[in-house]
Amino acid sequence: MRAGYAPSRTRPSVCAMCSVTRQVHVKISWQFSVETIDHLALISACSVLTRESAQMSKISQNSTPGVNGISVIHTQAHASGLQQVPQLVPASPGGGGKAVPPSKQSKKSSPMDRNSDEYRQRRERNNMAVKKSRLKSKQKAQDTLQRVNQLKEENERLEAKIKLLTKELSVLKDLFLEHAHNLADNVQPSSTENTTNSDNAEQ
Amino acid sequence: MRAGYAPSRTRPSVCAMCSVTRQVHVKISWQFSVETIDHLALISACSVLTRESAQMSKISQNSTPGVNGISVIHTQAHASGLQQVPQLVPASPGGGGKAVPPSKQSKKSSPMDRNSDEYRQRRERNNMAVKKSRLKSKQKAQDTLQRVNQLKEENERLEAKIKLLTKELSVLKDLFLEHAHNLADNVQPSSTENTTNSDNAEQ
DNA sequence: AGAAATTGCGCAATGG
DNA sequence: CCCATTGCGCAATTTC
Repeated sequence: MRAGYAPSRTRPSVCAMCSVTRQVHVKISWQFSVETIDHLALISACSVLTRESAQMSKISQNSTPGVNGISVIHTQAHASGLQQVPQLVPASPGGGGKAVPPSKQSKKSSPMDRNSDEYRQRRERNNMAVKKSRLKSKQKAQDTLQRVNQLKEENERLEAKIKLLTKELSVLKDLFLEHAHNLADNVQPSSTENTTNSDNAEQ
Repeated sequence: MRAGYAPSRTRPSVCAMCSVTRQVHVKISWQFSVETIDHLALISACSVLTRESAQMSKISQNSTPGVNGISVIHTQAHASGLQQVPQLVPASPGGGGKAVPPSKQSKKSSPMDRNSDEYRQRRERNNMAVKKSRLKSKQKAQDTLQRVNQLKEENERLEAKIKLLTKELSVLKDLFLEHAHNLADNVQPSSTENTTNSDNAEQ
């Protein structure tokens, strides 16, 4: 009870392969490439393939790049080593002419003294956020780079496999050809260790 | 005159395929996978494959990630729209206590007045450089992302191809099996439209 | 409304 | 010395 393999019409007399090769040998220029195989009578022996092969022909659909979740590491060391910068407080701590154009400086009431506790806190928090964000960004870039290498390796693997499979198919093709030749020579399978020269069968 | 295909020892009597299947049919559990094929007598018919197959087994070598040259587009629009920033010149244009530690301020002579023409020029140039550099960086990142998608598509293509090839090999395997069965049944190729039941041959 | 996240930008230190 | 790169802080915007 072999599973798949189209059990339809099992001629008890001749095996599928023999019949196929018999048909094919007529035109020796047997192209056994991926694209031709499903056009050969050979395939008719396995109806399943036909459909799958057709399906295979249109898989060029790619969406959802697949963003990978990145867990940013919080370097939450409270120790904020901030002491190098000259504290460049622009100017006018209180007076606030502030070159900024005619923007309404009424944010709550005052131009938000750059000394105000609240301001400093906001700044600090933003600084942290910025640092965090940048770290994350960097991480992401790195991951992407890694992904590239990963995919490149995968690609090479697949290509090697394809090469191998192709080679195997080629070998089988040759076997089939030879079989076809032989069947052509001994039209009737006589068991005698014959003498029919197989050399001139080339043509 | 077929080119390749190991011309060594062409037994004129039986074709390679038949002899192979004859050998193989003994153990019906014929694994025709990529890895087993080259261990089968089948392969002995084509000595070439053996070597190539072996080679194939060790292609896990990856170097030179292939950095792709990126031509940064110089957005050299001279128009530098710099006018929003409040020009926040830190403080003390000339005095300059400057919180910076005891760094010797003797760079040429003066603490490099932030007004000095030369200073401003340097700053401007640096700003340009920074902008350029960042643009470049962004470009690179984008390219990398693109490369990922590219590779992903390539991968899918290759996988589809592998699937197809595998399917084809599977079909051929079945054909071979059937052939083997038939050869087993009619031990002597009698052309009679036999009655030998091929069903109990399953085991 | 508001806090965090992102982004553009300039400064300074540093690498080449 | 110049340009390129990088870390950092500020402020405007965006996102949630």
